[in-house]
Parts: sequence; structure tokens; C-alpha cells
Amino acid sequence: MAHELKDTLQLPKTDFPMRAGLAQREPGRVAHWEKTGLYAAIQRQRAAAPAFVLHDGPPFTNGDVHIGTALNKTLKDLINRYKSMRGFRTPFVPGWDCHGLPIEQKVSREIQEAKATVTTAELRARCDAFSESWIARQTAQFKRLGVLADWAHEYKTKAPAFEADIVRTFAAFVAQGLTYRAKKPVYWSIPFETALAEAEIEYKDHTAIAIWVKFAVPAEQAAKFGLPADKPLFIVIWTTTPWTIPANLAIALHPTVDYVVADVGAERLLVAAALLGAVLTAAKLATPPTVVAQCPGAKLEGLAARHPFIDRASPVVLADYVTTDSGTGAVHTAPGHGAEDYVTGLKYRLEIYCPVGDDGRYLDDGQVPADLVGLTTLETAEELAAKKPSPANLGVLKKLAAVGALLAKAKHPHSYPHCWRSKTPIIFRAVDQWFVALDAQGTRATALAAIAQIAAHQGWIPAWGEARIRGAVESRPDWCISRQRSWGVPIPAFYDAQKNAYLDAGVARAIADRFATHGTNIWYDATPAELLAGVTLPAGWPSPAALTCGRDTLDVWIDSGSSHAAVLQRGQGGTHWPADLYLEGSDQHRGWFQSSLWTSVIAAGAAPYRAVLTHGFIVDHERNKISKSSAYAKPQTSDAYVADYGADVLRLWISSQDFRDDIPISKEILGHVGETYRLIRNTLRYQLSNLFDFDAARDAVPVAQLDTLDRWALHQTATLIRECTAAYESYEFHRVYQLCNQYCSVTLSATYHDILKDRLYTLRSAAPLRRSAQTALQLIFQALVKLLAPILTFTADEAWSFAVTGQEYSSESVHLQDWPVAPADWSNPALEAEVAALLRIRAQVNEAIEPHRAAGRLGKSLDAAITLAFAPAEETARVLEKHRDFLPELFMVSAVTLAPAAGAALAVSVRPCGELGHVRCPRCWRWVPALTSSPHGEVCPRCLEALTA
RNA sequence: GGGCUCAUAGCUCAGUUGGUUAGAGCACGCGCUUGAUAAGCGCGGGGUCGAUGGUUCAAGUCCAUCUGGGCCCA
Repeated sequence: MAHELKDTLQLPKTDFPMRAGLAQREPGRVAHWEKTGLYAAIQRQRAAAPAFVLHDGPPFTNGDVHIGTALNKTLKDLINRYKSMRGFRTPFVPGWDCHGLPIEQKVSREIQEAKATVTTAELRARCDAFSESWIARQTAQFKRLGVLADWAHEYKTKAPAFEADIVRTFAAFVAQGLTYRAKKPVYWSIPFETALAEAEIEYKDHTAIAIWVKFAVPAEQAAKFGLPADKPLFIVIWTTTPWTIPANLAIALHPTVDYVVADVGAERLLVAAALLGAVLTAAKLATPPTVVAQCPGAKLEGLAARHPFIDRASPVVLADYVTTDSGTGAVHTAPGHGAEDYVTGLKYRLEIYCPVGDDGRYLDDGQVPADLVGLTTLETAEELAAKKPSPANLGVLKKLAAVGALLAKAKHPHSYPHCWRSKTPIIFRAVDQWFVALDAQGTRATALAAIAQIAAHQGWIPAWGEARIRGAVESRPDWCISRQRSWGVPIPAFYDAQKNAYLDAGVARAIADRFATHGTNIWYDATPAELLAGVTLPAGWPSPAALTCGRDTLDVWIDSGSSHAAVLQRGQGGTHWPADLYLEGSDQHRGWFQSSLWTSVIAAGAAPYRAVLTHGFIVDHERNKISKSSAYAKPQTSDAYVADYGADVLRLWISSQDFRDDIPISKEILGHVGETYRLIRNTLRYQLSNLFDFDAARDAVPVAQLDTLDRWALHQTATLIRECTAAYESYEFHRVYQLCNQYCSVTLSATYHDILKDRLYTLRSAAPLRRSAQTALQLIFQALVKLLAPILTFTADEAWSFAVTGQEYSSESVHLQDWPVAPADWSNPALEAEVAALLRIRAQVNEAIEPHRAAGRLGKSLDAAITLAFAPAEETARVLEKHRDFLPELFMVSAVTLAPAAGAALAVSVRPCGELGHVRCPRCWRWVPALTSSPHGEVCPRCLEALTA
């Protein structure tokens, strides 16, 4: 009998599974979208719409997609999908950053391990293949995340057409006269005669010779700076690289450190006061010194000391990096042989002087003493093993001793950079580089103006992004754009036998055209004559036969920084220039945002983007950076997380975080997000399952005629749509998450859906009140699933397909829908206020029921009969009276008695229905005074009607 | 060391121009239901708002300093 009655109910029905099985089922939908061409379909649908172009910053192609990269790409996808539903055409051309040292180094190491040697062209081919293989893998990983993009029109910085545009961007620098050649120190491997990058350096123990060297201060200089001049005075410097002494051009002191002049008998020494004792000990000077003068370093700026064995001045300069931890407090400065020395050299306009050739030997430049010329700075493996100094070091020692400038020397074990391939110590050596002058032609001012202009229309999101990039742009020195690498875009410069450089914008553009058709390998395969065939050379150029091609490549920041030119300006994939939005991590203020700005300002006179959105970095549950934590057994890849949680949970997690700040990730956090996912999924499932017999065309009730609670629900939904839309507009997806979370759990699950069960299950299929509920449910479902679609791409699409066709897969897609807009008649503030008042009373009713439940006197709220006592004059009274017939349904109880009484506060009293002599209807479970018989046994009058109508 | 930035319940987030006992969802605890059931409902505990000092009749909200975290530089 009971079973028979249950069969008369309209219980929910759906094939939409309760358990998502995301990790297993999502790949099916990825394939489905691919098969049905969803991206193209979306673009077609918006073919005539205004475009919103989010320009993709290219990930580096040397590994699996990291969870941080997944975050970035997913945010982009989320925005594109939202904008598309809002009515924009959203072409999304994904990009790949292909050139660069990490790839070249990885490939070089493989070649090295195989003990093979390859030509530059072969090395480049292997790098190309390496990059390409990761592009394939990363593409699959991005697709797995639900990222929709125009993969057919993706851009690769190694594609010939793109490489040509990189060179054209460079040509714009040349055309404006911004490029110049100057020396800059780099790590240099002598055996391989090549520059090395930081990543190619290995630090190893090494025994150097530390020397204390006296630099004479001429008497007139001493007098000029107020120092006693009646005895010979020397500034003492200390260095562990004696071979750099011939390149000494200055002595650096700290501006605020105290320096003393110490009388040690026949002469006087100037060192930092704090280091005087140490220096005397090293020099084995037993004589107790007499300090005859003392002053801060700043007082000595400009004092011209003399180089110990070369006839030139070595002036005193000031530098903050000088310390009194060791040495003498007076730092030997050779701008051509040290990073800090270089910076100081630029500051004091010293020559970036490097008298050491590619082979590590002193050059005969007219300044290096004849007996040093030709000596090598290289320490061979044998010399290293024997801890013997290099010939250059020995030569300098001898020279210093001969002129009496060597105050002391000592063995100095320390950690020193070595070449990763030859295992020999590297030297720091200035070589010719190409630079871009950023202050010429008002370039920097134009860049800063562009930054301000973007700020003027709130284009920096968050607003502090402006300060961040302004700081980077203001403080950036001239841009060193050449790299001594193979895997990159060649700088189209030529050299004659005397190493004079020839660079011309027109020639560069002609070379770019060659690259566009033949790829950049032609630079390595063809002769200058072949490359320049048919090109009109500028006046003053030698004939091509007399030229060689330069071997430097461009800084990879020019590669990715040219993407707006190579992609947007060419309208690739339907894009336009400038982009409406760039979206990357906050580190890119100094990186891609900046490099793109410079190239665009120089080549096009304006910024390549209208707005720049940034996100923070992923951190662990203690807010420490992920890479620093050792607790990660698992690689932090996108795929690893997708395998554990599914893409939609990952996307929901991304939406849940305020991404402008750091973004924490942990099992706990993802676990909670998984719970929210289940809540949302079940909410949608409830709606779908209760619409199984609803056909809007046949059954829909006009909004104006909907039941009170249904109109209330639509009002709540209208509010949700409005607030979610505002949140999406300002890219505050975490607000969407919070809003939808609360809406699903409180508004729907705990309230509307719970209350609706009585109507939906027990009334006959076509009962007006049931159709009213279904009408609202369907409208709500459609709104909610669209609001969620940009985030839960898989689940929303799945639910949509079930709703429209009853099938898991169909040609219908939620991603082809328009963004929901609540019709005006959904809003009903007056009704909302009344129901809100009643819901507050409902909370009191629940509170009052709870003790009875705890005492075991009743279970479900339907077992309760409620009496509400209240003051008749209250506004509450009016609302209660007005909706008195609605109260049992709203409170989910079987009876509500209104009892106007004296006293201000509303009082709720509860009695189990059984105590009133009522009986429970076995069909709808409500308690009524009496049952009546039906074909299915005894039921309440309402159920009788449902069964017999 | 410098620039930018963040710090509210176990977790993720709200907290309007400073103004009643700081909110929500989730998690947690205790129950209910078994007709959303590897679901659903109810009730409850939980925060001196990173720390210190200051301005104010009044500060999570303003100011200063400090501590800790992040990104970028040195």
C-alpha cells in the first residue's frame, strides 16, 4: 500500500548524475566541444558584434603547465566566456614563447651528455623540436582545463612570420636612432670563447690570491682634499682577482663610512677606520699606527689617485655596496670586469674598459704593459689542480711587486663561478652589446604618458598596478637587447674585418622579409651576399662580400614584447590592436607588460593595451611560496590537480579566490571547494529532476500569476543576476562564487527548494500551483546555469544539455547563450519585504521546534502545529494576517494558528500534531483532522483531489 | 636593504564616508529526515578583526611603528 501511494507522487526524475566523476567524464566534453567546433560556433554567433580582445601572454614552452599557469589561462577563459555571453566577439589567440636560454641550455646539456657536437643550425633545430613537443603537451593540458581558444591561429614566437615581425619591431628601434653599441660585462667562458648566462654558472671552491695594493695619492691631490701631504700617501685596495688590476679605472669608497690616514713610518695608508687593524696585520706592519686624519668617504669623492703601473688616474668614486666586512673599505673598480663596477662606471661616466680578448689574453691596446700583453687569465685544469695562479695573475703580482705597490698577498679560498662545460673559472668581461636608448626621442616620456593615460580610465586593475609599472619604467636603464645565444632571433647586424658594425633599419626590414619566407635559419645558412642580394645598401656600407653576419640574438623580451605587433596589428584570428585587456601575474609589470609597452610606444607611439589586469601568485596554506615548501611530493602541475579534483573544481577554486592578492592552495581548500561544487551540482540536479514533466510552451504560467513564493524566488534571482553581473564586470569572481554559494545553499536549498517539495511531489502533474513552481524553477535554472557557465564550463554545459534535450551530449551549448537579464516583472520589492519578514518568523519557528525534536517529541517539522502570539497592532500582524493561508507551507508545518495577544514580542509555541488528535496523511505526510478514503487507501482531502482529478 | 602589496572565525570571503552585542557560506559539534539519499533539513559552538602605540566621545575602519607573507629589484 505504501509503495502504491508513493507511486502516485510526482517524484523527481533525471539522468543528470548526482556524482560528477569530473576527472573521468570531463575529457568526453572536451572532445565533444572539439568535434562540434564550439569555439568557431561562438565566434560565428558573434561575427557582427563588437570585439573584446584579451591578448594572451605566451607561456614558456619548456615543461608541463604549472598550476600557476593554469590559474592564469583559466582566468582568461573565464573572462572570454563571460564577455562572449555578454554579446562581445571574443577572439582568443593563444601564444607560445619559444626561444630562450632555458631551452637552449636543456638541449645543450643533452647534447653534452651524449658527447656529441653539433652546428648552430642543428642546435637550433633541436631547440625547435623541443619547444614544439611542449607546445603539443601544453595545448592538451590547457584544453583539459576547459580553455577555449583559436588553436588553429595560435602564435608561436619561433614561427617565421612572427620572427619577421620581431625583426621589424627591432627595425623600428633602429629607424628611430635608438640603438647603439656599447660594452657591458658578461660571464665569459675562455675555453669556449662564449658568454654564459647565470644559469650556466656553477659555483665551486677555488683558491684565489688576495692582494692588498697601494694606489699613490699625489701630494697636490692630498692637499686639495685636506689630507696631510708631507709624506707619501697611498689608498690601499684589496682584490681577489689580480688580473683585473690593469683594467682599474677607479677606487670606490662608501659615502658614510669613516676612513683614516694612518702613519706607518715612511709612508701613510688610507683605509676604512674599521679595517685598519686587519690591513696592518695582513701587511705584517708591527709599528703601532698613528692616525693623522679621518673623514667620511663622501669627502674624498673625486680625489685622483694613480694607477700603480699604468700612467693614468684612478679617481675616488662613491658606492653604497662598499662594506667594511673584509678588505680595506676601498674597492678596486674595473667597470669592464664587474657588475657593480659597471654600474658605478656608468654613473661616473668611466670607460667600460676591457683589455682582455675573447681568448682571455691581455690585448696590446697601448695601455697594458708590454710584459703583460698576451698573458692568459685562464686557469687550466692542471693549474687548478695544483692551485697555481693563472699567468695573468702571476704577471700582475710580479709587476706590482716590481713597482713596490704590493702591500700584501694571501691565499684566499672562496666559492667562485665556473663554466658548466669546461669546469674552469669564468671571468667577468665586458663585450660589445646592442642597447636601446630609452631616453632618446622622448621615448621614456611617451611610455610614462601612456601609463598615465591608461590610469585615467581605470585601466590598471588593481589600481596600484600603475605605480608598479611606473616604477619599473622610470628606473629602467638603457635596454641591453643582445644575447650571445643561438636559440633566438638573430640581430640583423653585419661586421667588417675590423669588427665595425653595420646596422640599418631598411636592411633589417629586408632581412625580416627573408625570415618571413625562409625562417631565421637562413641567417646561419646563407652568406651575407646571399642575404643581401637585391637589397639596396645604405651609403658607406662595404660590399656584402666584405661582411660577416653578427652572431648575437635578441633578448627574448623583444620576442614576446612584439606579440601585439605580430598578432594584434595583423588581426590574427580576428583580433585587433590595441588589446582590450592583458592579464598576467603581477611580476609582469616588470616583464611582459613593460617590454610590450616599450616596443609598442617605440613602434606605434602608444600602449598596446587599454587595460591591464594582474593576479597574484599561488602560495600554500601557510601563505609561503609553493616552490620553497619541501612538502610537495607531487609536481605542481595542472594535470596533477585535474586528475585529483577535475577541471571544474579547479575552476571553481580559482573563482573562489580574490586573485589580486596571493592565492592559497591546499588539500583543505580544494576539499571545501569540492563541497561547494557538490552543493551547486545538486541544486541544478534538483531543478532538472523536477522539470521532467514540464514543457514551458504548454505549461508555463505568466509571471504575474505565479504563486507568492515563486515570485519571491524570482525576485531573489533578479538580485542575484544583478549582483553577479556587477561582480563579473569588475573581474571580482570571488564575489560571484560567494553570491552563488549563498544563493544555492540558503535561498534555494534551505528555503525555496525545501518548501517546494510539497507542491512538486504531491500535487497532480498539471496542478496550477505545481506548474507555477516549475515555471519559476525553469527560469531560475536557466539564469543560474548561465551565471555559472563561465566558471563551471563543463558542469553548466552538461546541465544545459540535459535541460534542453534530456541527453548528456547535444548540439546545444550553454556557451552559445546570451547573458541572463532579469525581466522587470521579476522584481517585486514589496513582496520581498513581506516574505523576508515571514522568513525571520520562520527562523523563530525552527528555533522553537528544536527542543521538541531534541526531546524526541517530533521529527520533521511537518509533525508540528504552531501557534503564533503577537500584538495585533504590529506591522508583523498585518503581514501574518495577509499571508495566513501561506504560513504552513512556508514554515513546513501542518498547522499555524494566529493568536493576537497583548505583549510586544512575537511568541511561538509548538505542539506535536498527534497531541491535537490529528492524523498523518500517509501520502503527503501532513497532519490533518481526518482522512478520507480513496482508491489508494485513506488520504487527506488535498491528496484525494490530486488522486481523483 | 629598496619599491609595490597583503594580514577579519579552521577555510574562503563581506564589512558603505570611523557609530548599536563584527556578518555569510563552507568546515566542525549535536540532532532530524530517508519521497534531492555517497543527498536534504534544523539547532549550536567558534573571532579582543597580525602586534603595539596614537588621533577621536567612538576604530576592523584614520595615523605611526613593528611582525609575518608575496611579487619585483639590489
